[in-house]
Amino acid sequence: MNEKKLCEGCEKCNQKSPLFKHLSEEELGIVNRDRYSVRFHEGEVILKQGIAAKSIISVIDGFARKYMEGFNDRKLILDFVKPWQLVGAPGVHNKGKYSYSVVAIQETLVCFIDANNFTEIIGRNGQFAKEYVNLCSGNYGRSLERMVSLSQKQMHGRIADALIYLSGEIYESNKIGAEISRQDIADYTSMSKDSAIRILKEFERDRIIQLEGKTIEVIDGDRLRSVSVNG
Amino acid sequence: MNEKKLCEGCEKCNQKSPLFKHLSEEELGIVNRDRYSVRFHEGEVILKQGIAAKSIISVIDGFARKYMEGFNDRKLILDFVKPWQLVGAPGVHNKGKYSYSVVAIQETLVCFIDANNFTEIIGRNGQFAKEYVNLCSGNYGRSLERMVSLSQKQMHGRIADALIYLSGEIYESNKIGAEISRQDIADYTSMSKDSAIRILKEFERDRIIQLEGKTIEVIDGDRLRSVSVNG
DNA sequence: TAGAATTAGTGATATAGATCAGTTTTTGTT
DNA sequence: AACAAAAACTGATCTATATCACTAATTCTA
Repeated sequence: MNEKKLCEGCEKCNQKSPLFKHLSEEELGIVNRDRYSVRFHEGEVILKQGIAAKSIISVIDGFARKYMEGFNDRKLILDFVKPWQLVGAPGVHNKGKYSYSVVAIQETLVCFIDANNFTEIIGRNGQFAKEYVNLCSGNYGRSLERMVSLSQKQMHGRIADALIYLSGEIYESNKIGAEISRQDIADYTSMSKDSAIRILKEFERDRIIQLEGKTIEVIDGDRLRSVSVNG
Repeated sequence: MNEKKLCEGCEKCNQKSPLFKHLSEEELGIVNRDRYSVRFHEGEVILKQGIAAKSIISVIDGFARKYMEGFNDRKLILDFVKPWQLVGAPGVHNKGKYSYSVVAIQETLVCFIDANNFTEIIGRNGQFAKEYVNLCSGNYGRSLERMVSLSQKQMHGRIADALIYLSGEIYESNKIGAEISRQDIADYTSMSKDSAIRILKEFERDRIIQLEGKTIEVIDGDRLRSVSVNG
């Protein structure tokens, strides 16, 4: 039995969520209508690629992996997902099916927001619409940059990009946690696990990073940025 | 001297453009304020990656190539651009700089719409906002699919994808025109020109396509789709 | 706490695809 | 029509990266 409270109520969350905090009471009422939260355990599928996209999902607490299921059982990790990130687009506004899967890496609490209620707010609140367009554009822009990285850089550059992303955006620290496996890094950089491990070990020999078990510490960020742009 | 009329006036265009045709008179007035059109010759840069993104550009007539400038002078072609497509996002809503370049393949007439006026409409007309979010989501969704294709498929599959895209979406015909060079196909599929040519010749030997000078005719679409998914 | 099952790590080999060094064909220019 | 310049094409290397076949170290679980 799960004794933990699912969430502290929408009021708390809506204050913290950067996108929702400027909505009126009435508009929040619309967003919160039919809204429900679910706690997922490690390894559980929060959202499955190809399923009808009926909800925008707001991550309240925990950590998850967002990836596309590609060819020959290969995955391409798009993002690691932290609290207050919204997932569900572009499928919700587009094909009607989710474009990717999201799986919990740790115990993760998420909130399901009805897609129709969400788009109603886009139509009602112009400021919200503009901010949401900015958010979607940020996602699109980042995907374009990754497209170039994945298709034009070779392994050293791609691993450098992954480490810069993980330490800069996800952990906001030099230390990348043990939750991130070598396979995750391989799936994020679109290479074999063996190759990913090899490059990481090479970076360690070159004193760019320090490996301690599964954790990775970036000790020379400048070198890493240099490898990212110059191969 | 260019004797051709630049355009037939915004009224005509706004009727034809799928996104603008539902705007009110007043809203069209806002979109059309500060709007101007320019005719570009073959090879001319319509929009340059990295430049401050002050306009959304609507293509009225002609044909262009939209690409990212990557590493070691390599290009990654994102799209070929036909009339009524809007370019400028995500830079306009995001970094404030264009994320890609657009270059005319043929004589191309485009219309520059002020970015502030455009976003004003997003804030004013909820229906327009929703449609624009759908449009942006479509772009994002397609970029995710290309990310998987480019990073997981090998050359045969990627060339098949390019031919399916060109004949299906761009030419809407079995015949792909001579405007598309072998280098374009290489830049779209992220491989060397030599490799692209080799695969095309192989497809010709296998009677999947017919090469006549620079034009490419798809003669076995089923085989092409099969190569796209099964390598 | 022993044994099973993952995950990390490593050298040897295989291969998809790039690069190079041409020839041929097409396109553009005086 | 003749020349120059740019594409298209092709075979022979070369190389980045995958795959394979392991061992070593963790982490699960009974």
